[in-house]
Amino acid sequence: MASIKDVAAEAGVSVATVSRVLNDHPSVSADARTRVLAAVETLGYRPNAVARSLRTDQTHTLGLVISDVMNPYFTELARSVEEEARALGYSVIIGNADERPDLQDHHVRTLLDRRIDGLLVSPTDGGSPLMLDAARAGTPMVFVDRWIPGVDVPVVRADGRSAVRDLVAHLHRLGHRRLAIIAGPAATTTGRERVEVFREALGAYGLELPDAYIGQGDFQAESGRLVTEGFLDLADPPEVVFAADNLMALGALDAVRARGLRVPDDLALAAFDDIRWFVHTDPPITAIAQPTGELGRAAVRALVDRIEGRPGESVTLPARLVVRRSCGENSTPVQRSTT
Amino acid sequence: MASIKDVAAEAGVSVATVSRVLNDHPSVSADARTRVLAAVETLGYRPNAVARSLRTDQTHTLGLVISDVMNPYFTELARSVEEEARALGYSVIIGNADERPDLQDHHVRTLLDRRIDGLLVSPTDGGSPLMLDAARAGTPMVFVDRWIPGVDVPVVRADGRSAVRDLVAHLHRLGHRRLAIIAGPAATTTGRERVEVFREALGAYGLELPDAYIGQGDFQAESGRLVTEGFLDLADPPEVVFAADNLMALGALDAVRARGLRVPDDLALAAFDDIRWFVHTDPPITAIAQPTGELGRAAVRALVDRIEGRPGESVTLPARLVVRRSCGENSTPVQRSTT
DNA sequence: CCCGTCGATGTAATCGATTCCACGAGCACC
DNA sequence: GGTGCTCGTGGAATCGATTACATCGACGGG
Repeated sequence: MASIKDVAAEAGVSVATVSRVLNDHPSVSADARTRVLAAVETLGYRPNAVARSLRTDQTHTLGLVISDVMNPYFTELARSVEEEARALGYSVIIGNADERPDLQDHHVRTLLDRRIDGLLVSPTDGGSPLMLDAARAGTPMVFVDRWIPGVDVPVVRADGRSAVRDLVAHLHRLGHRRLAIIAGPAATTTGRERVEVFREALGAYGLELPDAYIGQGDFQAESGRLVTEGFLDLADPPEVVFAADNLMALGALDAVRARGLRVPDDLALAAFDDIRWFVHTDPPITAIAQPTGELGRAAVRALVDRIEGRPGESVTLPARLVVRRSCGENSTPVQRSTT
Repeated sequence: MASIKDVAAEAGVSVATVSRVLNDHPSVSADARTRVLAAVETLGYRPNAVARSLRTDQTHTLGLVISDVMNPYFTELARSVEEEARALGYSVIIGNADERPDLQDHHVRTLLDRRIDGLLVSPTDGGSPLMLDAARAGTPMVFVDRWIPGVDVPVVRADGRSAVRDLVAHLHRLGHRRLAIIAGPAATTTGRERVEVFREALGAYGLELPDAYIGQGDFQAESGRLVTEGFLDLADPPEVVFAADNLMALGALDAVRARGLRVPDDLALAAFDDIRWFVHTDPPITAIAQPTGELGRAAVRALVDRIEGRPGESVTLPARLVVRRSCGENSTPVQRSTT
């Protein structure tokens, strides 16, 4: 592979001049410039990004450590992150933590070793020393979707409070009174928060959220299945299950189906995170939709702001309720899905 | 960020010795080794992968250029690729081409600029000069899922021939005679091949595949919807639509639903690529399942073989039919889904 | 006792870029 | 005509690692 030296030789100039042409520095003669460009062309030269990064201490690369790529919500997030980053001249390296703190750490470490310019994280846990140290040491960093309290890092996320209130109103209107939730891991903000918001919304209708109706999931489908099995085995099973993410809703669907029961007649179902497939499941699933693409883009903008020395602020965007048929038929739709 | 020099100073040795300890070279005294390791610990030193790559001309990184991350099939592929690569000591940088040749080229270019050790590609088109040149120049490369004919690069893919035969047998047994296909782009091997295989299988039952029953899609949901609309508008519409990938099947579902029709009564549906959601759609969708995880792993192994100087061979694995209810009820299942 | 070998270590070149500094030519101004 | 600028250019240092080569001391064999 041709190097800058080869180009310099071919063009009959020094490497300094070649570098100037490539970085369009003003003081290069028109003659030298054309000769260099010709040499670049004939040699098929492309600058070595590794060498450049070593010298400039910039990689123009962002790291994205995501909880679970197989979760469509995060897939979409990753996609929007890459798009916005590309528009701003950055590449993205994605690390999939698979909801495992050790894998998360592995990815943070290799990304840091590669000297990425900034890190976008959706933390799987409360934060390893590695990550906290990196944040403290000033590595540009932004949390997206989930965050770690007490760490001075901008957070870009959706606020589901009002959408969950709308959901509970919807469920109450349909006559449901025994409402259960499949929660995410307590180590994550979204795992805890969604339970609290749900409990609060229930309170507004004079309803309780008993411990038996709080199932502990891990944001993966299998846990949703198990928790739902547990709910169905209760002496007094819930009428509705609210899954704190889309995969656990899928697991809940599996559990209901395995028993030969029907949604919503035997058990109503709602989920946090809206995804395309929810329109086509049997029945279509009522969900709380996050502005996923907007979150990804805002997170990248905040991170790049930090990297380039600007403030870089937290952003919170509202989620909204999308009513479908999984909680009962006779609803007055709060809002129709347009997808 | 501490460099190897700082460690050397802290430990009271030369940088050479530090480097030897880090790469566990045999001739280092036990004393020096412990002093260096202590220094590494106190400084929190991590070697700079950029500098190391420049010197060794290896990045221990693979590039994966994929047609569309939002397609669950490719998401799963990406995931298995990353897993296997990690097990072999490599990182993966994913580039999402979104079925756009220009984006594909963009990613190939930046990956090459970063001097990745090898490239895994699922080409969106017949191959740009850039990619062909890279292959010819000896960049370790492997095609996965799709490939470019006439290029000397190993191919890792699934063979759907026998599964498609099983599918057609299944459809024929259910009494369907007018079978249509939503094809992928002719610029891709899978786009062309699936049509041919389907036509061949129909031939075995004395059935034809008229041009009117070949819809041109682009592997994205929207095209599946449009093509299906077209089919439904025909004077003599097909009884079955076979979508060449899962997203176009989703689009077909949209089209059927928009007209208030039912699957399979008004139109039967089958798809290439099996995904989790197909179990829960209304109705569950009959599909041809690829051994996706195995493909990803095999592709990585072939690529790493090439990188490390071993042969690196093509692999073809069989796909299999998974019968569900989207083509009709009274089937004798060829194979049950276990998902 | 001397020489060859081996083990531990340091010095310095190297990878491919960027960039500071010096230098010479050309030009304008006084 | 000399002085001082600007402009274009090249030499060389630099980024942080790896590694060939040189060096030096200890040790064993003849």
